[in-house]
Amino acid sequence: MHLQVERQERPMNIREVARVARVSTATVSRTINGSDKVAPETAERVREAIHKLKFYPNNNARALGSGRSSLYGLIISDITNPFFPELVRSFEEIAVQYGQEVLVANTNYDPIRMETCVRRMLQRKVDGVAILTSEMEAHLIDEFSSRRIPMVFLDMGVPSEGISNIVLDYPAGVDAAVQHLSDLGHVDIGFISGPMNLTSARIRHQAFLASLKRKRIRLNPSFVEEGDHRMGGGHDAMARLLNRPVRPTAILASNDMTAIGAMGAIFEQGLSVPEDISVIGFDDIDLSSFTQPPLTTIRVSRPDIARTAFRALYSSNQDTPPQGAEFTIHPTLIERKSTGRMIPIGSPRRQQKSGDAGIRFGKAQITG
Amino acid sequence: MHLQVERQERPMNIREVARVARVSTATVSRTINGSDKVAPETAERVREAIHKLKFYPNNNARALGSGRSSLYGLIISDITNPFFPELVRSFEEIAVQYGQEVLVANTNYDPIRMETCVRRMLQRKVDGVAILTSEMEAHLIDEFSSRRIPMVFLDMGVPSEGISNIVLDYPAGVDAAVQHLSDLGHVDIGFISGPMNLTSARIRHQAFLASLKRKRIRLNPSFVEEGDHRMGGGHDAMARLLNRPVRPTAILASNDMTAIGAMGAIFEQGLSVPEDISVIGFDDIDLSSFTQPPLTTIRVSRPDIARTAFRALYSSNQDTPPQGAEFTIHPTLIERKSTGRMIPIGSPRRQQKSGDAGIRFGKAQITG
DNA sequence: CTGTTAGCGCTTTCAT
DNA sequence: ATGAAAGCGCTAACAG
Repeated sequence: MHLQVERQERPMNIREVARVARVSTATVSRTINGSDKVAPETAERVREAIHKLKFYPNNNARALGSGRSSLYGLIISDITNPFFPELVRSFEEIAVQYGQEVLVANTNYDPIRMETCVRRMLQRKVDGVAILTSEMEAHLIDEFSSRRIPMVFLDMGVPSEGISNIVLDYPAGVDAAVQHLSDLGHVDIGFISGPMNLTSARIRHQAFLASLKRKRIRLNPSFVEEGDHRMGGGHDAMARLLNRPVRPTAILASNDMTAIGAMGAIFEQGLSVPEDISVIGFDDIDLSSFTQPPLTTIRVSRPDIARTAFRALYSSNQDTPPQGAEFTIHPTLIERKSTGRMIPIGSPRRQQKSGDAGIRFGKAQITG
Repeated sequence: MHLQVERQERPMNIREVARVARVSTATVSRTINGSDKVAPETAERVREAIHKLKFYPNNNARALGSGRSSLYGLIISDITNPFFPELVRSFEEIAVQYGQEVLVANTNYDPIRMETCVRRMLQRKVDGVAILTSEMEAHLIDEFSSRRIPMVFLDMGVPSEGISNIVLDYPAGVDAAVQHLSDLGHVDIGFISGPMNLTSARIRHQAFLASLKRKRIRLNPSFVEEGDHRMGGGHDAMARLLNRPVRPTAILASNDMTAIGAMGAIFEQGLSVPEDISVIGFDDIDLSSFTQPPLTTIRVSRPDIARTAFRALYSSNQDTPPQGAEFTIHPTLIERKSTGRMIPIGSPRRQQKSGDAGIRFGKAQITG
């Protein structure tokens, strides 16, 4: 029974294509892989057969047979932070250009999940992995290096064989921001860090301290608070800062999400940005140009990072031997509307363009 | 030379594990797959060997041998729209719980890229695919159905064998929003749609029109503008609306990004939300509770969608035969601060909690 | 409960 | 330029 169905069930594979094109499977394989050792005429016949049969090569078999998976891993820590989707998109775009694929994994800042992610990468036999999480236990790194899988990190460790590193020039970026604030007359500059257990957060924090020192601006330690690189953390950290008897007149945040959360807290207290407090973010996510006011921030180009990361991995696989290298990305200050001239307390607070700060938001009915 | 290195180069595979554990490869395989037909003692020996050798099964070989890839595809249209990352995360979370993996593909609203994505899915032999893009050409659907790959769509087409559909109960969601505005006294209600070439956008638009009709609220056609489901589009659409001689007093947007963009445009004109115009979004992305003012919106639960989608696919693979089904997700109105009582033109505009609308933002120095 | 073995679909020598 | 055939690492009958 079901004779016809059984006929259709004929397995669709390279052999079937070979049969239809009346060549061997080797020739089909060569054609698919664009080998130049196939007669144009033959190749054409093969392509026709492929098209006619709607044949797609089985990537699993391909990977198994060749040892190369054409898959590149991308490990990120929080897909919910807009910084990363923009990065993922760029990475994917460039990978596709090179005929490679991307396996994205999200650790959610969780070391356990990180292990799972690494295993996934290993099991799928990725040809390289971009680890953009800034946190990774050494033994996991070994899993890759012992298998000769190229890696690229963001601001982590030293390049070595098969390990590349992308470093962000924080000093330059932060200096520009601090200089900008300084030019506007600010001296009471605060900082909302990321979670201090993250290396990346610590690096940004250090860069801030170093910059103040370079500019000879005194740091009031009580102007530094810890956030979590999310809006909630920025909000709460700012709220704590605002509860202090002495407040900073300008705030640099460890990333834009933090800055946006901080602005929310400022508004809730009936204060306004930048009239009462100037705010600078870090990253320049798409969103930042749409906040109210648009956020002044230090742009870190995701396309640049993605491109650099992918190329580092891809070229590691072409080169012999796989050389690790170090690449530098230069952040740039994007001036928008969340920073303004420092206005001494007691002076008439309203600038020409400023609103009636203090009564705009419901929670705190503080007026001037 | 390098004799020791060469020794390490011994291929790492199931056979090696078998050798170390002194069993057959079949037993190793059974142990890995948790078959109950292995003596506990033997299994233990195998596990030890696996651990000692740091062995990870090759997923490509696994997929090839078994015919199941344990991979589920997730096709989305814009990873840059916060709605999707939150969805991706939920989908991934539940997939991991079931021991399955996720292959994410981003079409960027581009039909060409959609083809690429489909091919990737096919080539990787996904066990099922969730298509959450609301646009898909029939012939691409065929590619999956002809291969008996279960699909699940969001608001698209009819369920049939192997095809499930998740429908959002728009009428209920939109009705709640319109009722809310109506209760606040609004009758001049506008709408900013998504790109009208997208089915999902059209559905939302239709739901809006239908809801007004049900509530017997007259629609002013000039109160409807088209956006692009991104902030930029929402901003521009709102700007156009504001240029009209007669303006709506409340706006419903096709998604939150649009609503946020729209609020930006409102602020730029020196107007304020909700005092001058009330705004309601759609989706309830994380961001929406942090905007200024926090956005009233119609929540569409991403975890619900993700869970439903994954289960539909997964069960399709367990069940015999693969049944398609229809699932309904109920949106709910989340009231925040971007909606307020309608205030007739000419009446004193300031509510107790309202700020001095009109001078807060620089571009337009309009004062009351 | 365990081992043997024949594939899965493709790549890649090695011949021709 | 093309074909034959030996794997790649694993699974899944089938035997025992």
